[in-house]
Amino acid sequence: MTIHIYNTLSKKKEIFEPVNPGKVGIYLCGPTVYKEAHIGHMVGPVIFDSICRYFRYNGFEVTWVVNITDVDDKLIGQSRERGIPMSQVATEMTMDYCANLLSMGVDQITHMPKATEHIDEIICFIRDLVEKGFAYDTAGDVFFDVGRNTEYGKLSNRRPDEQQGEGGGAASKKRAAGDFALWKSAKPEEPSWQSPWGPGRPGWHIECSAMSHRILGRTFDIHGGGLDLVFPHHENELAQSECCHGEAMAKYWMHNGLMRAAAAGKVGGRSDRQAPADQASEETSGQKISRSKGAGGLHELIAQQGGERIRFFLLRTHYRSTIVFDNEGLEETGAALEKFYGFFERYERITGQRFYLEVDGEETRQLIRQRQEGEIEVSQPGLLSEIKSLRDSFLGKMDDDFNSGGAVSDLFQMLSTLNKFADEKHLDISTERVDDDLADFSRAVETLRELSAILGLFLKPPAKAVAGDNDELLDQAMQLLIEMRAEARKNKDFATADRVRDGLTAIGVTLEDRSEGTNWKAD
RNA sequence: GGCGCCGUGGCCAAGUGGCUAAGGCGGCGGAUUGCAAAUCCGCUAUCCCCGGUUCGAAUCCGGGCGGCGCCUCCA
Repeated sequence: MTIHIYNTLSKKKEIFEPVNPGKVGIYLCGPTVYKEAHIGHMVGPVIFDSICRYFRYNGFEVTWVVNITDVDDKLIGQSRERGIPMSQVATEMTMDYCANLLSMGVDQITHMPKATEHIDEIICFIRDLVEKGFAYDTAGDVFFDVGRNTEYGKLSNRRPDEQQGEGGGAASKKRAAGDFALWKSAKPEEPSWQSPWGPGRPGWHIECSAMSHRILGRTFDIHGGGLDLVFPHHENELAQSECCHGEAMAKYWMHNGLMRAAAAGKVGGRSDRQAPADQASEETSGQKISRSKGAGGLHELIAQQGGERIRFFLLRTHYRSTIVFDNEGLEETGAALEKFYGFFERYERITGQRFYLEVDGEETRQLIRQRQEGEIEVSQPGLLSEIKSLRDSFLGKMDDDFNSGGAVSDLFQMLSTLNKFADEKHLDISTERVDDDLADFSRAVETLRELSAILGLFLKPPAKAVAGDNDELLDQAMQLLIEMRAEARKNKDFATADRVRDGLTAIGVTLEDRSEGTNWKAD
């Protein structure tokens, strides 16, 4: 059981060896909280949430940091536009972001530091860099001197002198076009903090260097983020931290693929300012999703589709590849998920046990079982040996750079195996089933639960779209209908029986006649 | 222009040197059912093209075609 990780720095898969035995420190670049999040912002958190669960499952003590950038130009812009303080914009959007994370089942994060709460550390960090000669100040602005860093460009594989110039006003103060701001002097009426270089605010990259250092130390295990952050953000962080400390910032750099929209408008808002609808959809099809292009509506999307569906959708593709987002794909995922939900209901009917653990947050963390505890002892071929080999396959795929997409297929195979077993052994019929089979079945389901929990799936019952799941009155009415229909069927009055069922189908209620009675569900 | 990624069945998607190329969605056929639903079984792939390396390539190398990302804010 060795975990391999694809490292952007070396461009290879490497064997994971923690900096400190038994511990893992992860820093994931979080959002700039100036606007509501869009679906693309969820890719990293969801995959890292599963990675985090997987490390914990393997016995590691994990510290997972996701930072909140709550000061920058865009926040200042929003604050002006809306006529409220920047801190209020940040607070609102941070709460929004966290709510989205929770509804996607992302609850493994241990720290969410804010840039504005670490100004002192940031200033110290910059002062250090200036003293060591890696940074210079020009009338209130402090820049990192890329030319002094011989290794600059090693993460994104580019040389500073080959870059196209940045241009722009601030560039004139820089010694070289590739130099970037560590500290920006305050313009009138901008939020600012006192510093040795005068009032101002931190540049974009420095907060991550300062906060990761503060929480995770000089060299930590994994630094993650979207592929679009490799340059300049991570390259600059790396340069700052390694120049300041003289040692590696992170051992493994992981970058998730970006999400693209299948067509204009579908993601929620790529507005039709591009004129003819057909044209626009042709032209923007396959474009990267981003807030500057108007993507949004994550709340609506989650409300509509359910967080688990979106999470599952994201995990079915390898984290490093591009995911094309469209509603059809999501609907398909929904159909696939239904197979699981249907089986869990079957499990509950058969065993009388609740499938869902119904816990979240801290409790989930306590509940993550250890890899060794889940080992299955088998002496002969049969259900458990099949489940065991599927489990081995699942874990093998997760060990190989967190191949959740491949791992999910083992979950599906496990599902088929279990359904087949229940069919063959007549587990649905209480008078025909055998205790030994039931015991094996339960043991096997336990494994399915163990593995799906690694992916953060099936911890809670799916949210029903139709209110009334808990509506006693509705349930009683349904029972009455079902009883009357049962009587009709008994009397071979199928016309009446079908009238009831078809009528219910028409209003979105499905009846399922089973060996031990009929049950219903609303879609 | 510089750096990089991708192209697997109708659609989505694992696999990156060697058993009959996972899995999902959809479709078709069958078992089951009074008929359905659910479930199970079966069927549905010249792995973009050309050339090379190799006993053997979807997988490695070269060339082409097509799609995309970064180089400016971006998860």
